Amino acid sequence: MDLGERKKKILRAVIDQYVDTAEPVGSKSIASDVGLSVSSATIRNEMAELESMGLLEQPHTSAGRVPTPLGYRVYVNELMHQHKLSLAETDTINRALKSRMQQLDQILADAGRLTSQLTSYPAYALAAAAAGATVTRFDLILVDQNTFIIVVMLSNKTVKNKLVTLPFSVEQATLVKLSTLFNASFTNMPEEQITPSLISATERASGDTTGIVAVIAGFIIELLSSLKLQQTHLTGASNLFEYPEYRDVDKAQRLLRYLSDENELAKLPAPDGNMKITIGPENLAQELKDSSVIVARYDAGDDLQGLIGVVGPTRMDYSKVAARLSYIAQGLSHLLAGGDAQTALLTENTDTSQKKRRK
Amino acid sequence: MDLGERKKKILRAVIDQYVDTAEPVGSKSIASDVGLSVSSATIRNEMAELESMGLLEQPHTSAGRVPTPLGYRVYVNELMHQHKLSLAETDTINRALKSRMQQLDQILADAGRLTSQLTSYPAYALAAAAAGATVTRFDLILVDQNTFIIVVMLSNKTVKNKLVTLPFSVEQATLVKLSTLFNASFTNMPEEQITPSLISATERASGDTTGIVAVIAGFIIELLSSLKLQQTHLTGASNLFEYPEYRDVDKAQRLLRYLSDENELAKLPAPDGNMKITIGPENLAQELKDSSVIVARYDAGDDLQGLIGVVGPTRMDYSKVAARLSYIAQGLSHLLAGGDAQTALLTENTDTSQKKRRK
DNA sequence: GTTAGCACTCGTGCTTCGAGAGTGCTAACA
DNA sequence: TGTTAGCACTCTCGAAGCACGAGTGCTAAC
Repeated sequence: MDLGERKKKILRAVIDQYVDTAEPVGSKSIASDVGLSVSSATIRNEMAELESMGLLEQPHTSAGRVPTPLGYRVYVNELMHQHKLSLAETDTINRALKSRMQQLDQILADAGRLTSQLTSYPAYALAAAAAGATVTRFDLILVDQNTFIIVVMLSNKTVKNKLVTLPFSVEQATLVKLSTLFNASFTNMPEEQITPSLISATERASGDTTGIVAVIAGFIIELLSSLKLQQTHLTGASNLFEYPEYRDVDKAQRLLRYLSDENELAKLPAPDGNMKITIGPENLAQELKDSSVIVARYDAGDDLQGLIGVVGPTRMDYSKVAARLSYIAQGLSHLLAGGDAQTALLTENTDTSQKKRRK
Repeated sequence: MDLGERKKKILRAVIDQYVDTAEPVGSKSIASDVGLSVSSATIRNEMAELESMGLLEQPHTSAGRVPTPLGYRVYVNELMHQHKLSLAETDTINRALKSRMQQLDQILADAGRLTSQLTSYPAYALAAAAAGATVTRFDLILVDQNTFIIVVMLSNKTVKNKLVTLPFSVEQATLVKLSTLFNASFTNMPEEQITPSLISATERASGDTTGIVAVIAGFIIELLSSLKLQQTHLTGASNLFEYPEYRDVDKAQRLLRYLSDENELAKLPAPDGNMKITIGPENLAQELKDSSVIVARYDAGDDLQGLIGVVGPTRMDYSKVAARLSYIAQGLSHLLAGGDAQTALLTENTDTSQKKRRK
């Protein structure tokens, strides 16, 4: 988009102000903005041109101008200042991320909550395992006469377990035998290769008639298939109502309902690189046609890949949200890679050169 | 509350109709209701009395009547028909509950979703461990030179694990020694007795200078304290907007925000028996003063106790919601006790005598 | 104790109207 | 040629006024 310097300034001013106030912005208030020492009439002329270029529009003949999706797009691609996170902000994020490093789903929920708090938009977090996790190791622990624990280590370095109670008693020796057998036949084996025939072969090899082998194999299958399932978390949905564009209950409800659907969330646009901004009608889903989505990718270790995103009105503070989201995503990646969030992030942050920005 | 038979009929009719339409109900429409062959004027007189008793009220001088919270209370306590679940309904519930029996939090989320779907109100599910869980058994599994798995079994029969990678190598023999030591000193020990001095005593006893003992002990402490944390799930929040009483965005937002706060959810009224209905102003929280909460208890095994609840306007179909909630809670209890949801529930259901109810 | 009739009240939806904000256009100016 | 001041015009928004209808309370008759 080839814009004169003044047009750029005006477009930016319009968007900045509109993001702030949600009111159409008139030529006068732009004219009084420092940095532009021309009269409102001049601004009007420029704005009329910006409108004919499709970057601004008027809600009605005698109102101020409002950015179009295309206007936002130009802003995001060319005009957006790098928003600089304050020390207080990075501090909050670091502390929140550091405070607990627990189960993946817990981390996800926390990250979502954090993002939502920091952006005041609803946030979603999503983790999906790349298919193809396998069992790498296998142990059976005898607890008492008829109880034992299955402990399974997976190729993505997570460990899962299950407590099994049998209606009959087992011997330590049986378990040792079985665990050797399973380590031999079931490790490094993708789910689709664990067939009924493999299971019955194992049953024969072990001489098992009690069904233990089937129980254990069932657990493994369930485990591997549940890993393919993605987990999603939506937080801060009620933030939506902060924004006048969702004061219309029906609209808000439609969007909320859409966002509550895990399957839909999973279909939201994913970034090719680290971050993707999808503005209004660029969204495929009808429910999002006048909302924007900003989503960042984080790396959750070997076979896991995650997205963390924010949904809001097209009138969104793209620069601020993008900055925070990217910072959080980086933090998550480091955290899940087993690093220390705080130090990792502080380093990341300080060596990223960023321009100072007002407000 | 001592009401004449006709007053009861009228109160019930008013509530039933108001629940249906959300419009103040006038004497005329009650009069045309079958079962009462009196004129609207008579109904008016009765309604005036019900109003002076505090069971009904008029939004304004010349509108129909609306039940007061006290009116609902009388209805719930004395007048409510037992709602009979249709076979289709029990079937849906059974299938949904049966379909997957996974992790507790997964079950919770599913149960919440199911409840919300079946009642069309937002639902929450909550599980809290009674304090005082202890470790009952302890194992260490060597994976490779500097990696091992901690497997811990708890007094509530759940098993937890953690993969530990060390910056140095360990011997199988060391692990065996450590696990004996931990089994001796840390089992059956409530969290508050696991003191730094116990840990350092164990460190001395094992001759450990590497810090492994501290790592393991840290895991145990984290585990026990995380168990005390309750888990909550809120689902179907967007259902709220189905109801005209939440068309006011501010009101809806306040309530949604309140419900999204896990800490607040945990503070919601819990039943003494199996179910509790809290109507409008009976709620302590300001945000719930004009909403009602129906909550049922389910039993999640040894040390675990759960609640599943529904939040909606005071104009709520108490009888229907109560019936479904109670059925789901029973199903959950059976499921978590390891039973088969379907058979258990079908039995439960058929031997509960219930009156048939219209609509 | 019940019913019919009637005057009365009050919320709802509609229309009207004026204020205010912001524009486009024209004409003057540098 | 670009900028500015001025002005008529347009459109939204909120307030005020009004008619309608639903539902009541009361009274008098049954």
